[in-house]
Amino acid sequence: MLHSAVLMPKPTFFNLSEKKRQKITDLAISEFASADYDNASISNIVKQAKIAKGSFYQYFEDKKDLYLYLVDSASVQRIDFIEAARKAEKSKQKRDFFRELRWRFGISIQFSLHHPQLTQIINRAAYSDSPVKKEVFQRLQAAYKKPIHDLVERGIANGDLRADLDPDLATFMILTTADNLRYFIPEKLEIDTEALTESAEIVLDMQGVERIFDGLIQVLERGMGSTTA
Amino acid sequence: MLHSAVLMPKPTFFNLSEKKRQKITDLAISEFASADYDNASISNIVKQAKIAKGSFYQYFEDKKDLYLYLVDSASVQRIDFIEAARKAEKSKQKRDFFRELRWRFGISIQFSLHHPQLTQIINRAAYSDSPVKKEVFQRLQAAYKKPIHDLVERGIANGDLRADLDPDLATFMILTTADNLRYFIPEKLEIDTEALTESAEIVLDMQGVERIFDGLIQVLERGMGSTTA
DNA sequence: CTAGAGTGTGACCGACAAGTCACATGCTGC
DNA sequence: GCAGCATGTGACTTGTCGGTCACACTCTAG
Repeated sequence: MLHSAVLMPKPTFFNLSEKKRQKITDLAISEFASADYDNASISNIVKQAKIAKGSFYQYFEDKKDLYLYLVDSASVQRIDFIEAARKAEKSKQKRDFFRELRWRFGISIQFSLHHPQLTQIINRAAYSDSPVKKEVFQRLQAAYKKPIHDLVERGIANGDLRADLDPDLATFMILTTADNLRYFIPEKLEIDTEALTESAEIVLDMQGVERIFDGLIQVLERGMGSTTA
Repeated sequence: MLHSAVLMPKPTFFNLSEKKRQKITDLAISEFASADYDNASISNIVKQAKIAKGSFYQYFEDKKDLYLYLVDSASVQRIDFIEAARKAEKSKQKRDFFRELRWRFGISIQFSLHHPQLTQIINRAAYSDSPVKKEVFQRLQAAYKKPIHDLVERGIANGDLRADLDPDLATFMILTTADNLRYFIPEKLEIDTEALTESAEIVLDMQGVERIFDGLIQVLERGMGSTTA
């Protein structure tokens, strides 16, 4: 995803002062987080950013260019966030498959609480229509899927998971469930969905979330775990 | 969902000859199946149907009106399809929870193969942006969720499912997994996704599908099933 | 034959979008 | 001070949309 793509905008964009560039980026994120590709409006972004339409097109080739930049950048930030969290961990002890999985669920939630708009962009990218939907979907899908798939393979290899488990199927179930937790958690904990996508500061009933994770991991562990363990 | 809503269009629409009404409906379905709410174009529908723009607005209040009609009608057709399949069954013997679940997975696939456009509309309705997204999402969600939730409750009551299982969580996992099978199956069986949403006649590797169901049900059964059974 | 309700029509309107371009401004090296 | 390049500008073009409306047609009741 990242390697070749990360800086799609024109060089002029990166010549801008940090402040101006950040302002434009922030407003663009906000726009694409609150509306899907078609409804997000360049006109609106430039109005808010108080720059001329023409200037915008000095920075970006076109709407797609900006969009891909935002999706990539959101995706990279997510990966960095997870990396950072992993490095920040004290205990070096390895977790077994399901403890590791649980940890990842937790981190995902953390990211979406800290960066609701980036999360929104990523979520939209995968499902809402856009001229580049297919490509973006596959990129994101691969980026999300690979780590889990690897984890599953390792889990099978080291006996945490049943040997006869289909790794593709297991990966699918885990990813799908994790991804849709964003609908289930607010519903179960009776939280206003609107608020989650806007404010950066949400107090979540962490105990409630933990309980959901417990239930989830329990089902997955019984369902996929090796019986000898 | 159905009760009050099913016939949103104006009476004039139902005064139309069966043929004309069907033509308009079919073209509208096709339009809203191939584009999301915003990109679906009334202008395009009337052009294809060879009726005047003004005529369209004699039949429907506005774009939302048509859209809600289509979503409702797709939803009703899905329910009818399942009902019909159930009635067509010879054996009256009751299935246990997981056999019942498996049967429902199968029927869902059948419906999406027989009515790819209706399926597309329903899928879009739940996730893509529209002025009535929230309402539609909740309606559909409820319509899908309730039957499964009931099934789960019964499963727990009769001992097919663990007594300590959270019914909401179980329902969520089942629904989410079932819903996303539409991504997994084509990927796993290496089928062109495009084709699935267009043609009505697709030959699916049913053995492959059965194998996926087997794996899925196995995980769910071990994960949620009562250990005594 | 005619009055008038119901139906059909498509040019038209206002809104808004993405993207362009001729021109203005600022900035640097000479 | 000035040539010339990079950057900034916003009115403008082109396109599409949802929705309207003054008018035409049709068909039935009297």
